Amino acid sequence: MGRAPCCDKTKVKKGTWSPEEDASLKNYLEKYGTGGNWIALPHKAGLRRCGKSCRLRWLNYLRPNIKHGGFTEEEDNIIYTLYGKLGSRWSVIASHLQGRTDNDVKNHWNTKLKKKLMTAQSSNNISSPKVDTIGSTTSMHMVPPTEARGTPCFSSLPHYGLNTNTQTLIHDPTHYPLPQLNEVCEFGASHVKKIYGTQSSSQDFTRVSGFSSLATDNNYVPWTGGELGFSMEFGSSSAIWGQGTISGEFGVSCPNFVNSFYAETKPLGLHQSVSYHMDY
DNA sequence: AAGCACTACAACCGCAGTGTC
DNA sequence: CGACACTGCGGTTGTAGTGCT
Repeated sequence: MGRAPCCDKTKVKKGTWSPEEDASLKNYLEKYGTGGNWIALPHKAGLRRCGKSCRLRWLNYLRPNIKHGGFTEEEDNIIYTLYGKLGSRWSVIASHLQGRTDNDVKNHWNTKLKKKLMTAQSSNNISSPKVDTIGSTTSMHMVPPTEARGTPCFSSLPHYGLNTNTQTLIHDPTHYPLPQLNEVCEFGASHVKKIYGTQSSSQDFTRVSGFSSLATDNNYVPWTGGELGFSMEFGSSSAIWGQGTISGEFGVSCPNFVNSFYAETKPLGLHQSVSYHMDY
């Protein structure tokens, strides 16, 4: 048995809200609040709308102190930074911006910031492979830092293959094994260390050997598996390369999204093999 | 002036998490 | 403890507005 629909779709109005509907909803909520039940609210407020629709309209538009459009450069920077750290957790990102909603931030990212970022990256004279996946439900994006782009290591990386169908650069752990540590050092990374074994929490990022130290604040690395690869620092940025099996997710802190690697996998299944995507 | 393309934003949909019975 | 109801979230789609030809 499937889930019962939240409302009768044939009886509710859809589409753009009229000023009258806005006024009805606003008046009702200012008088009575939600009553802890959005589903029953439209009927009480005399609206032919789905409760979810009412909730969205209130939260994204009618609620007091909501700002629309006109994102400042400072807000853009906060979004870049938090997106680098958190990914598309729009509600969390929005909570750092006064008067902004998750929908607003999401739209702003999709319509402006993402394009701005891509323009900035393409102006660094780099070809534009797209994200791809090789027999895996895991995805990983890597955005190389400015200081590493265009260096010989990226232009002649032997461990990557080009998918001629999709024109995407791919990393196949079987046919193109991870580079050796000394090769990775040639990537322009200031600090490189090899990571082994099982990572279980953000605090447990210590089973490593290699060079120097890498700040792991804000990194969350719950995974299991064998030898994983390397973590690297590029100036103020950091990156992780991995190989093996992963369950859970891992992300990389990006102090400055534009100038950093970004790596992420999503928890879509257990013991996924990892594929690598150069996304720049 | 009409038609088309593009952009920005609003709104919807489906799913996951959580609470309640 | 399972079923259901409700909320919140992120991805996607729809639509109005604007600019260009």
